[in-house]
Amino acid sequence: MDYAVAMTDPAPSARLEDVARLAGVSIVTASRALRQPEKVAVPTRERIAAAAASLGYVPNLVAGALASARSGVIAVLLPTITSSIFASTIDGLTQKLEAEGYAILMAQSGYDATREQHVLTALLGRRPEGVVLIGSPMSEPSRTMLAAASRGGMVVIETWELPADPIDVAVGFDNGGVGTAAAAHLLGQGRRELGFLGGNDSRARTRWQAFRRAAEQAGAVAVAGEFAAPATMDDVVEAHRAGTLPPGLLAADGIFASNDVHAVGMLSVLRQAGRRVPDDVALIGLGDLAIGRHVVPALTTIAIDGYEIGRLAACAFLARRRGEAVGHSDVGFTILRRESG
Amino acid sequence: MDYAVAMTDPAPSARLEDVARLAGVSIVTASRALRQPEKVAVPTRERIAAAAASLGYVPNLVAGALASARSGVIAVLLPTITSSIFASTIDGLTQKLEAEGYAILMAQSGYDATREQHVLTALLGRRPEGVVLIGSPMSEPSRTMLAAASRGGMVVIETWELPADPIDVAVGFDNGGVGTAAAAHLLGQGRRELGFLGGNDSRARTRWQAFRRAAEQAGAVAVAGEFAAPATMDDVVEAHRAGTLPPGLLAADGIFASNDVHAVGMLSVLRQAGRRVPDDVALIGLGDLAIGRHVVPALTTIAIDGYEIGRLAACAFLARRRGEAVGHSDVGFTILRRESG
DNA sequence: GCTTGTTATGAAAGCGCTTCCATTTGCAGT
DNA sequence: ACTGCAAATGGAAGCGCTTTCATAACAAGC
Repeated sequence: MDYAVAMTDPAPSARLEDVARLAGVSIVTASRALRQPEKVAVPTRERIAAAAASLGYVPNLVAGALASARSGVIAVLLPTITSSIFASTIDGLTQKLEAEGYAILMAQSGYDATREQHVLTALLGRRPEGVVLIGSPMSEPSRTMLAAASRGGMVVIETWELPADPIDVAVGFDNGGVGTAAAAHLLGQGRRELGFLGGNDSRARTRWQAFRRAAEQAGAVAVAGEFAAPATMDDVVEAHRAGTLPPGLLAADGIFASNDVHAVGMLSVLRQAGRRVPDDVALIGLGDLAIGRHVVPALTTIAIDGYEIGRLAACAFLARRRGEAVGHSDVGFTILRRESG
Repeated sequence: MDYAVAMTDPAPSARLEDVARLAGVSIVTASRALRQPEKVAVPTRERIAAAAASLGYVPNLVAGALASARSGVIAVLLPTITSSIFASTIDGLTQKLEAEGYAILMAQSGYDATREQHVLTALLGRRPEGVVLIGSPMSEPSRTMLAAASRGGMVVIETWELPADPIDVAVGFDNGGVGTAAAAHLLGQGRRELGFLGGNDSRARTRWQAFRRAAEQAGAVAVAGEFAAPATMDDVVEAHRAGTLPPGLLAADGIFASNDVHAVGMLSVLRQAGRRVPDDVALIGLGDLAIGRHVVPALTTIAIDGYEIGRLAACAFLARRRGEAVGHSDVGFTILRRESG
């Protein structure tokens, strides 16, 4: 009977009050001993520590967050977790913030504006101290919510992009510059029929526009193959099989895939189509993913330091918390010439 | 002056009380209107909705969590986010749980037992309703904490593994079976000198032991190349360059890399070493990552449905919440024979 | 010896919600 | 007309902490 009760009715975990009682002190003192030990006399402190340990006390951070109005949480909103291109950014972010005692709340928008809005509401309800976005909000309502939250003291960080009118702080690079550089690289090899392959998110669009402009100014042709993001390697192959890739793309002699994942998929397509890389067509990717170094031919790519973006975002957040003013950071990019073009 | 104050002193966001006052109802009614609208008269409900909208009210879920003792949070503890092999599991988990209003708290252990413990304490302090682990806890203290939390009503889910003594529920597959199957596959092709490449986590060790046993029973030789996890594609190449790969591995005629990422790295190494795949040596990976389909030769692999693991974990969690008993789930595995062996 | 300061501790008041238990109202049933 | 019951609403308590302010004890300074 008692046993059955124990199974159904979970034992409540120890509270600060239990620790305090066991140590023979008040709740406040127990709280202090755990958060600012230097303010508590050594013997008292040790008694409290012993009591906490013996009870297996785990502080209820939810209650703490409510009382102190500091949640200790950072929200990360990313298009999709499956796209490994953002993983290093999250990694850079966590390394720094975890050490400071922050927890990461993660959500995916799935490149969908409506879903982004839902997910964002859920995140903001948790009262994070900061929100890190990959890119900018996709819809006006989202932007409005974020702006309001920012006014309310939350730190809003847009990454992988340097918007003309950022909500708060931004850490990224010049996506237009990337498009121009890719075109210049290809044109510099004498390629004249340029193709572009990318998602339909705003960053990819910015790259495409700059890419096309650069091509046209040089009197070269430029065609775009756009995807409903997220597009995997297989999606590119699938699109080819289904005949939905723009024909100009397969005829191009220079292709910029604005994500290494797309580039590797395109490599497979070109191989199937019997086009030699880089002899018949040059291929350049974006992101410098590990995979690009292991395919044959090794992928020329525009390297973006995703880890650094995350690290800088964390620094910016921390600086803001300390009340410092924070501007934008541009992590830049580098063309890594390898075998594919 | 006022301006300066406005900049420093953030405007507090609207509370339920503000909404209630504006709508001319009590706090309780406002709360109900938002959470169980059917219990509130239509006109009242609409007035409250209008008030909430006009104030840009975002419910404080932290306060809600404290009051209701339901945090609406699921914690995910994974070795590293950079290893894309787990991304699909998180994806499967989120798709289901996000729809139910749960948020995902994410943390990395970095394959380090001490760090795991720290991170776990931070997670449990947030009083998640469930914890999803990739694998099992790495240390006894971690296991103890989880067991206590489980007794306290939290749902603990171990994944990618089917431990003999699970803490609570487990969703995974038979890692030993995978090792045996890989060996059988290689032996079936007449390969006699088998090599194994994997991390030093418990799952990889289980695979290695079964792999070796199967090899030895068939009278074949088996050597292991172990890595301090996490190992990237580049780490494998680097190990080769540094000469720290066991020599037997390069001489093997059949290699099982217990992660596609390692397998692709090994493919590069074998290419550099002038060994032809699959003629001189067969190579088989694990995980069926997209990349395996795009390298040349295409990678034979043991496919694990990571997404399904995540989905089943979410289902198990939900079932537990409803008070149902939940056993273990085995998602199994399939050998996908492609070109590499 | 009295103020002044410093150190160590505690009491009380919330944080913004939800839960539990009234209370009020309207209307069917007899 | 009176009870009984459901539907709609509100009052009060409290979730487990932190914060602010008060108190106690004791050393130092004139």
